[in-house]
Amino acid sequence: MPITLKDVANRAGVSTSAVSRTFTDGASVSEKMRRKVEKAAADLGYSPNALASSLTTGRTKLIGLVSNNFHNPIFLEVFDLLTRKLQDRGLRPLLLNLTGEIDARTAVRMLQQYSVDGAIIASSTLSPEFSKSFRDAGVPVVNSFGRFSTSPEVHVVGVDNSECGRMAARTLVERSYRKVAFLGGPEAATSTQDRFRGFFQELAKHPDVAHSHSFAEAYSFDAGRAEMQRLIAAGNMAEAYFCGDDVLSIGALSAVADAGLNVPRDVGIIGFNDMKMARWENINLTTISQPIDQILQSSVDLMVSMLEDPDRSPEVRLFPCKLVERGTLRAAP
Amino acid sequence: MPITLKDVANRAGVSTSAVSRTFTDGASVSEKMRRKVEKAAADLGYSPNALASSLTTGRTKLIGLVSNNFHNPIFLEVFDLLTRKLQDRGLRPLLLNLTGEIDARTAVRMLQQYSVDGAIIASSTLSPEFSKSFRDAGVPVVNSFGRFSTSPEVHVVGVDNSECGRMAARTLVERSYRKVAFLGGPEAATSTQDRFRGFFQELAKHPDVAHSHSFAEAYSFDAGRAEMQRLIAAGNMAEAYFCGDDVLSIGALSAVADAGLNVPRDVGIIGFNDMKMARWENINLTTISQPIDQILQSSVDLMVSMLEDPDRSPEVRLFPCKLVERGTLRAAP
DNA sequence: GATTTTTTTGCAACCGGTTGCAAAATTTTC
DNA sequence: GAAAATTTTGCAACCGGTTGCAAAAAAATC
Repeated sequence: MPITLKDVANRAGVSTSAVSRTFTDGASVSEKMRRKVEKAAADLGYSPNALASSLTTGRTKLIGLVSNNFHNPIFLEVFDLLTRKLQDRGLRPLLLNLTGEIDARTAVRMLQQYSVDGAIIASSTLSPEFSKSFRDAGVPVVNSFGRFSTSPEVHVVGVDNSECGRMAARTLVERSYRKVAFLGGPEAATSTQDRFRGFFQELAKHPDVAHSHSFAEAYSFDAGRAEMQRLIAAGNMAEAYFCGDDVLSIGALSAVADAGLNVPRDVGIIGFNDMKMARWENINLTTISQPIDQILQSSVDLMVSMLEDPDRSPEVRLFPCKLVERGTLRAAP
Repeated sequence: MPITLKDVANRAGVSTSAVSRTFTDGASVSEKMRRKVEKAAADLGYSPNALASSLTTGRTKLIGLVSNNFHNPIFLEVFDLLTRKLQDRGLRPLLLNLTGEIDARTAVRMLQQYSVDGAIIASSTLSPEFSKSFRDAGVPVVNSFGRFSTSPEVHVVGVDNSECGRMAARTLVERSYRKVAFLGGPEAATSTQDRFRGFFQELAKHPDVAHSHSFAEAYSFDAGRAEMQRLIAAGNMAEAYFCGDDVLSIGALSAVADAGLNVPRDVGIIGFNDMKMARWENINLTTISQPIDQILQSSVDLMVSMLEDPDRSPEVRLFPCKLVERGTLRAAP
């Protein structure tokens, strides 16, 4: 049913090679031929079959977009930006939802069957091993928001989460909080571990600051709220909390409000991510932002350059996170 | 580099057809042959190239997932559910982000180049004409959350938005609000138009209830807040507002709170969608929910049955919306 | 205008599979 | 155990393109 190369060739009275070449840039075709073919193609409404051509060129322009983060609102932004940036480069995102237990091997196969040119793994919770199985399968991979290492095995683009943890600690200390706590997301997430480490590294420099920590069960409003309720009920509250994520923070804030406590007077909260909601006037969360747009732009750029040179050695690109001052932390003295 | 059918055939010492057949269910292969081939395939780590086979079978198992709604948190849920449901059926979602001005023709071509087996258009704002261009191009299409018509040209799965509008009006009237208003999203969205129509249809039955309407510039917190601020500043407020969407409602709520008004005492708000956030204790929004999971399940089912029978005549599947009682409307008398 | 150089074009093989058909192998029937 | 019926297998063409190579056409050179 759909129009093929051959149909166009017939109508234009030329060989299929000629048609193929007019649709391949850089190929040798005379102006006259090009016009003839284009006319025929337009008449017929032909558009080349990308999949068929991939068979010989070895390029599908399909990029696997893999994530397990379909619950965090920040990822709506990630998907929006990532898909658009890929589209702008003529690449097509093939989505792979890792929610549920899909192991790395299966995931790799699911993408390999479709001969993706590469994969962008957008997740701050998947382990580096996951990305490695893609690389081992020969699939160029960029891990966005992932954990980096100093001798990277795959490209990693994101922020230095332990530096973010340090930044949070520094901020709280500067505001003269003397009893602080870490309220993290699930302990298994690499991002949580790293921020945890950074946070307490920094605090180690301030022996006068008391500290404690706990972990919520998920990166969600409910989990943040539940954990904060537990903390409140247990008594012995900290003066300020560094939460693993904005959604968690907002849950915590709601528990705090319910307990009749005032933010920032009675308790301070600092979040992470600076998602859209953090800016909402009725939330107004002080938080640490990561430059999502830059991270994704860089991820896509890196992917494109890997398509050109598959042997490019793995690179780590870190962007600075920054404090976004709003209303949930008391001012610096 | 990757293992091909031929490699497996060589290693197993059989023809390529034999290998192909062991990987095609329903094909005729003896047990002995199957074992031999499977052994060789396992040794080599072979997995068939879905794209190559699509060339002869005419099936890619690729489903275009097209949307322009990358800003509404409800769509994170939509993407999560939709991608998982597709994956469960062995289908792969190819994402097409319509944000920015991509016209229908281009969109169709972008998917046609990849020979998608079908397209799910998940949007409540795209016009029915958009879906039609897919159908006209011979691409099976399901429009989820779309506007339906009694003589549908494409499959539509969703809710009856004008009934939702009526439900909102009935609810407000029952609660003895006597001066109500519609605070819609962008007027161009079909869903807004339909809810608008239903809302005022119902109100027409109650001449004693005063009404008015206005439209926010987008389906966003900021737009809802700005519009409500405008309304407050203009004076002459309604007693209750039906907002086009939960995000809009939350924006409106924040403006109301800033103005020192109490909800639901001074003003009532009823939203639409029942997104996760509406349930949050610090928002606690009374709203109308649409059964997203059912809608998407039905969309995928419909898509699957269309792949089996492309000539299936277009169908409309509507699910009831329902009132979710929370704290932003006063109780029934 | 003939010769050489350069560009354009078509042929045919190939990419990684599938499938109709007929030959080969196996099973069933008598 | 031979003949007939059935199943399994391989051959070769095909899906919709691309591309190396050589022939044909056009352009440049003398």
